[in-house]
Amino acid sequence: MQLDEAKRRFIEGWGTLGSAWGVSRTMAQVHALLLVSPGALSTEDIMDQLQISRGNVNLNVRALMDWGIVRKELRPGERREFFSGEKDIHKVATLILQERRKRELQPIMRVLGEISQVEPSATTTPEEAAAFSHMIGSIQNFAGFADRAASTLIKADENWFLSTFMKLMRPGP
Amino acid sequence: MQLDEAKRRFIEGWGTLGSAWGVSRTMAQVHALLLVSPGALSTEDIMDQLQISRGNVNLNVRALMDWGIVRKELRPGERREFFSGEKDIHKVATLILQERRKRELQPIMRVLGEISQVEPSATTTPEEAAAFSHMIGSIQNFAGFADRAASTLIKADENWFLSTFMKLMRPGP
DNA sequence: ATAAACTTTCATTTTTTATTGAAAGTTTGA
DNA sequence: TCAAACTTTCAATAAAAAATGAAAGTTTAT
Repeated sequence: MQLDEAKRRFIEGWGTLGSAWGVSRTMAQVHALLLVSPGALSTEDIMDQLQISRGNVNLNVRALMDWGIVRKELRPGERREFFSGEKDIHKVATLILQERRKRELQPIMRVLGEISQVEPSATTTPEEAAAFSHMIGSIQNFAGFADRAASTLIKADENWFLSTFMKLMRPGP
Repeated sequence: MQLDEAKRRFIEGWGTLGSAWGVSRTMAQVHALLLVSPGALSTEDIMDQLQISRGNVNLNVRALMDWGIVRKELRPGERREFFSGEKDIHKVATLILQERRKRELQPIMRVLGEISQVEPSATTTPEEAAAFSHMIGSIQNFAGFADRAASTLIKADENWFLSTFMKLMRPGP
């Protein structure tokens, strides 16, 4: 397969994966394009390559910068801005994990905390209330586990991540 | 807070979380409703409680059964079907992990495998090809790690999961 | 201060995804 | 076999999300 064809397929596949994870297809495609482009790209480069409008590029590039996985690059003597993707996949994964933890795990944990204390009432048997509290409690436990796991991964450096963790994970003899 | 209000808030929160993870809001809400309902519910029960149509309930309940986190229950002497949610959160997490691994991780790994061999060509420098291959290779490594981690979690029993893994994950002194 | 070269915003349009509801299909009991 | 009681399907509709593009806003060089 030729390089251009391979890049095209990667961008398409990454876009599809993104939609399954609650990221817009275009945002994932812009990210993929920046991942496989050795240098930084201008807004126009991205418009041309993905065939999307200027506003759309601007929106998605800024979202990617919010996530911390794309950086703005300024070149001396050039007025326009260039964008480059973080190429270290471990960093990319870490930054995405961090962002999702903040945006999704924390809000649901807040809700769980708020609803975990149910008052007795005339229309509710103690058994119903207990079953509910038990369910919420086990979701909180699980979410707490996921949160600790995520924090640890975020803090872990790459060597620990690759050596210790992968050995642990590989099914033993 | 009273039980009904707490359930309502849980269903709403779970629905919001679902949309961030590529699951439709309604599917997540049906799941949440079944999680916090002690007994099994009929199609009509779900229609009433979530104010959605019969076809919509049918569609989402069948999707949840595909994921393995909702079961059909038949009662002797009753013609209609009842549905109940898997209450063990560890099992729910495991089943979801398994399903997403199958639906999302495996397709992208297939694409990565297909594009990892780029041919030399007139319009491509060896450096460009090498940079691309390196990027794809590190994504493959990472995806392989994620896949092994997911398989291990899926196979692990709850005790291992809770004791060994949580100890490992808790930030040490 | 001005104009050129860009970036950003946002009301509108397009596309995609989810929902409805009525009709068709299925199962069960008499 | 019929009809009642359900479930499933699917074409039409509605709702939500994403994309456009033109106008407004910035920055920089002269």
